[in-house]
Amino acid sequence: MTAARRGRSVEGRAEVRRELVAAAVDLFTDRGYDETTIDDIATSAGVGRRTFFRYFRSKEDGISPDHEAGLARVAEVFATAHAGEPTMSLVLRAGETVFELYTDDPQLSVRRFALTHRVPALRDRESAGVDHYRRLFTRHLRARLGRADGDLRAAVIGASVVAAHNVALREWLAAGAPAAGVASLIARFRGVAELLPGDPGLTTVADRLEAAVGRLERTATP
Amino acid sequence: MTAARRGRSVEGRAEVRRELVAAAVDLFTDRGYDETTIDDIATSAGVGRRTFFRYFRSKEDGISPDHEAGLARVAEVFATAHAGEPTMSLVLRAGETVFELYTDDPQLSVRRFALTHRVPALRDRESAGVDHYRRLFTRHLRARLGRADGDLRAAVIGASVVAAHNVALREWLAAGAPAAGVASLIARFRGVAELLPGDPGLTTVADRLEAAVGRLERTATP
DNA sequence: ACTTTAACGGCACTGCGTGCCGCAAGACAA
DNA sequence: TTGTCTTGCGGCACGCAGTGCCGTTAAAGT
Repeated sequence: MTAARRGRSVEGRAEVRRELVAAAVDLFTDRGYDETTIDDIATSAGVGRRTFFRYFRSKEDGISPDHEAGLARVAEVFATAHAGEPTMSLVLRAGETVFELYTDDPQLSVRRFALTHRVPALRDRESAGVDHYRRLFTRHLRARLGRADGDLRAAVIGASVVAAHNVALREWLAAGAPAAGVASLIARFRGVAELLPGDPGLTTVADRLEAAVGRLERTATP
Repeated sequence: MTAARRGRSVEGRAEVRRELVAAAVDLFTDRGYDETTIDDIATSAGVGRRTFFRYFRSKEDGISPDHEAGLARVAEVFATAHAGEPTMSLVLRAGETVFELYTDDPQLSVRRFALTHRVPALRDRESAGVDHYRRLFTRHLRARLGRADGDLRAAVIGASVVAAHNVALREWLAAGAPAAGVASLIARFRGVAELLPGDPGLTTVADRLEAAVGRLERTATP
């Protein structure tokens, strides 16, 4: 039995990680978050309690373990962008990259979503995690917005992009995370661009309104 | 000595609360957050450890104890608004109300700000708290935005308002929280209106645009 | 002066998170 | 095969956060 549990080089660490996440989601869903101890999760996954903390920093991390990976993806998009790309296009590309973390395993994402929005501790954890994205976006936006009011503009655009990302993701997950809905998920997210002063050349409110009317007229008359 | 510590009806509960907050801020600043136990805080404030948890829900709450009060203020503004007020004006009024929680004791706010942005645990806690405001704003905005894309618009405007609020507050605190700077603090916050659709000065233009959109949508959808 | 109420301190308990150590298993060399 | 080295795991013990419970005490009410 010890030998069976020790055969990690065959299964690999990633497999143990998945088992722990699955056990955590199952137990949190069935018994409730507060009623589930880390001992329960570890035992259910067939490992020791100490091993859980070798894979996750805390109890909440067992639910959203891909957080750093998402941040790294966004940072990668910003780092590898060529200088000529419009800011809004770059920001949208960075945001869309994060969707893959959820579309990789839609069913698991749906279960995590349900848990995250039911358990206050997980909800607050999620808020803090989302804010890490917001800060990352805002920081890169700030570096690209050299003009006056750059701080305010970067903060507003960064917060808006992250908020739109969550709205789109939430709608998709609430609909059961259908594979056919990924396109509309991304389209919904991109809708944020029309609500923001991110388009270069559109500086005044009057210009934005005029452009909005123009867009609507074009989409209305195909 | 016991009698001295028990004289609570004279000092009042609010006084004990302030002593606990002051002790927590002092100790967190001097020794560090992780190096300070609740026993330390309670002893420094002259009360028992158990009493700390009668005033605050958790260790982090000793730093930002006015959170529920701020949420209640915002909700109150939304609840007592008359129907004719433009949405953006209402949202700005609600946001400005929260500033009072910081302008009441500027020096304490500066110290809390420094701690909040140095200690990761407090930073995440702050993010979760800010998100409570964001959700509250978004919910009320959603109720006032009946048209299409209401979810996305409410999310973007709500997130933007909260983000601008934080930018303004942060600048003011970083400048040492001068009493003379409160006016510019509010003015900075109001700057968000010019970056968003819904500027109260352009209500009639927006209304006309909405009407145009409605006509276009009716003519476009068979 | 007596009873009631409310707040406090102390105690004990659960559970998270961490440091430490011994151990078992695979990798590598002789 | 045999010995050594490295890696990952389990177990143990510890500190501390947070909670339930209870005895006590001071203040309010009668």
